[in-house]
Amino acid sequence: MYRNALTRLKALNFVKVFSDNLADAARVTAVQVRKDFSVFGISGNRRGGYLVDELIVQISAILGKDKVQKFIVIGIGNIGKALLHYPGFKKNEIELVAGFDIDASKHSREAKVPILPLEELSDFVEKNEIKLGIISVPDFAAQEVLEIMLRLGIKGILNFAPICLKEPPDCVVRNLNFETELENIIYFTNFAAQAGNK
Amino acid sequence: MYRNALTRLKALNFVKVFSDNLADAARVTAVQVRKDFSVFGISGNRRGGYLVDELIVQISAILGKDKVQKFIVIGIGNIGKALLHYPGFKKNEIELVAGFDIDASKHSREAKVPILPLEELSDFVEKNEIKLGIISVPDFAAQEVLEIMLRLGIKGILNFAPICLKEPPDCVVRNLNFETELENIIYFTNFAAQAGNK
DNA sequence: GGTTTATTGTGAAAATAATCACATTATATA
DNA sequence: TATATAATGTGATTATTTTCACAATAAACC
Repeated sequence: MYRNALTRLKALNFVKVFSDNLADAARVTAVQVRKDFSVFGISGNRRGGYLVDELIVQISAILGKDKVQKFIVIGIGNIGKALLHYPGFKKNEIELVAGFDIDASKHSREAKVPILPLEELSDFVEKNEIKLGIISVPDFAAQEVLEIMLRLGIKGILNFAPICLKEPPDCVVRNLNFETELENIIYFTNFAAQAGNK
Repeated sequence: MYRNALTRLKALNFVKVFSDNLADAARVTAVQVRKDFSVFGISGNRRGGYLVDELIVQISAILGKDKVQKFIVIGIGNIGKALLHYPGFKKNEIELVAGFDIDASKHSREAKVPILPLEELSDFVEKNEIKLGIISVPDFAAQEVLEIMLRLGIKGILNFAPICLKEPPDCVVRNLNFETELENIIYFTNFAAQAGNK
């Protein structure tokens, strides 16, 4: 989030930035920003804040921006499709290199990002040394897809299927569930807000 | 997440469930489950665990499932479109009732979920008493859209624009950023995992 | 060049969250 | 009916996270 804010500030020709600015941009406190930076050994200048360019470089390194990070997408439904067309990834060194689906009507080998049959997953992952993937299949298929991906040596997965996948050893799995997100909004809007909490 | 797991278990004809089961399903500990429940005054039976049906009712109440929760979607790009077609909401008492976009080519008044020009937002929100919304516009438009929504009395917002919106008083805003999610995976896969942490 | 000022960086303190340990109790069993 | 067992529920403890308080210091100003 800091990096995101920083690129935005850079576009506005900012040269220096203070923890206070980043705090605003990332909805945290200024001390939080500095503590976070100190964890990664990032330091600024006592009175001059931080140099935007330098900060971007340092945070980029932490986030693996030194090379393009290739993801595959399993399941080309609504979400899978939207992700493949999402414009924000390319400029951030994230590339969705292929989609996979069991439904033949969705295959298109010639598309800019090809959509391939699931049978080719294994070969593709091996040839292209894919380590990262996105699961966007229906809930009932998610666990099986996860296991296939693990067998192929995938090391990091973002799961959009509305089921909480268990994190296996040797692989990072992060679950993202739209319903849960909306329910969170609903809860805090209808109830917690009334009670005066945040 | 508990509710999600519970409906799944109910479909499998489970009548009782133990904190241990829910812990597995939600990737937390059994004590965590019980502590969470105790916050909301949900109690089970000291040897028989919890009754699935009862639990679903109780958690549903917390999540506002007693009535359909109506959302509008501002910005019908990749994500907006995907959300409108997302099948999981209806059965969970969440309804996306309309989309809005400035681009006339996207309007379609007759669609199952109509997509309307932004000029009609104000009327629509008032007539239909909308309190919840989703922002899925490009980053540069997000802040303005937020302010429009606030003026119309929207009380809860899920923001997909890749910019961290500041939470105003009287309105819950939750930011969801796909890039950040993927960067999280990248970080924990490439670096933290190596270092042996989790 | 000296003084003021604004900012960083960080130990210490406070707040929050997770885990432990175990008393309690409903069910199953003999 | 008595006993053993397997679960919940929670106070106490531990761990983690956030905030506070302030020393250190670089820049700005006189």
